[in-house]
Amino acid sequence: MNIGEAAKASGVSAKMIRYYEATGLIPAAGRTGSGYRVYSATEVQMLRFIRRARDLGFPVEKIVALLALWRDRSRHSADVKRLAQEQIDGLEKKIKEMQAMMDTLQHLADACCGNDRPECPILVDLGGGPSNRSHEPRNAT
Amino acid sequence: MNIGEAAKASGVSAKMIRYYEATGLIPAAGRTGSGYRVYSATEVQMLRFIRRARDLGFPVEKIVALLALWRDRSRHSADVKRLAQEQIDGLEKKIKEMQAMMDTLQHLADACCGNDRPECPILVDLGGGPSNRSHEPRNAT
DNA sequence: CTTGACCTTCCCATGATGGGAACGCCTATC
DNA sequence: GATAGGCGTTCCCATCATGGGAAGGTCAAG
Repeated sequence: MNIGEAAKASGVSAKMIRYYEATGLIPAAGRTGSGYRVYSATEVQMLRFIRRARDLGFPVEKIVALLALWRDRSRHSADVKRLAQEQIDGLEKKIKEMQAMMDTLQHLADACCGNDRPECPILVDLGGGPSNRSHEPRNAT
Repeated sequence: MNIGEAAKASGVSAKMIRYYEATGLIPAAGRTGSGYRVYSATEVQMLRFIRRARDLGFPVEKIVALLALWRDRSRHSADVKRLAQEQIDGLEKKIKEMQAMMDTLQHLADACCGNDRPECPILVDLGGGPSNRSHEPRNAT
């Protein structure tokens, strides 16, 4: 199977397959006499594994560990679960950060008339005072 | 004011201040005879504006527009609000994506014993079939 | 044999940020 | 005035995963 076919079959672009090989995430594929990479069903399955893990937000670095566990028949599922939990925790943290941004922005946008007048609480906040963003009570000086 | 002082006063690192200047986000700062950049309170305020906008997740590209509106006394607040709303929408989209990832992962992690046995539904899912991830009902074959 | 689709490698760009090297400047202390 | 160390300057490199594109080789169908 050529790299293009492997790409279609796995959902990983040919470009990325080469990249994964170059960075050592996957072993170097076999080659035909003329230098074309050749892929077996096993390798396509590995690529699909990677694809799915990426879709769940795992960074490539973590996928190294996941692949190792995948191949290890004497793995402990606890190790897999731990990796998953770390990923969950990371996602949760980022979600919370973005949610906080969104809440602040929504708050500001709600206060903005959004008409043809220049007054705008959004800009006032951005350009404004020390750091008294949003709703937090600040100690009077 | 030196770049270091401006950095402290604005919350933007000296490195980033130079970067913003190089990319044209901010105008080139004045220089002393010996080549040191010099910053006024106005410029520090602009840096703080940028800092805050970044904290709300605005990409630098959007901040260009925000700064332009900030400076434009005949702006329409509707334009500002629109930018904010776009940012809100973008954040919401990313949050939803990450939430979906997290839900899937949580679902899988919940199904994983997390002990010293190798069986692991997380790995089964990643390595598994066509694409029957998560809870969706799939048509029996 | 030609053509077009595919493969190869290599370089560049993204976006925002940090690290570090090599070198110049400024100020306080002796 | 000399010196130290704390700043400043520029330039290059790295991140992280991905895509774009160029230049050139290969393969299969007509």
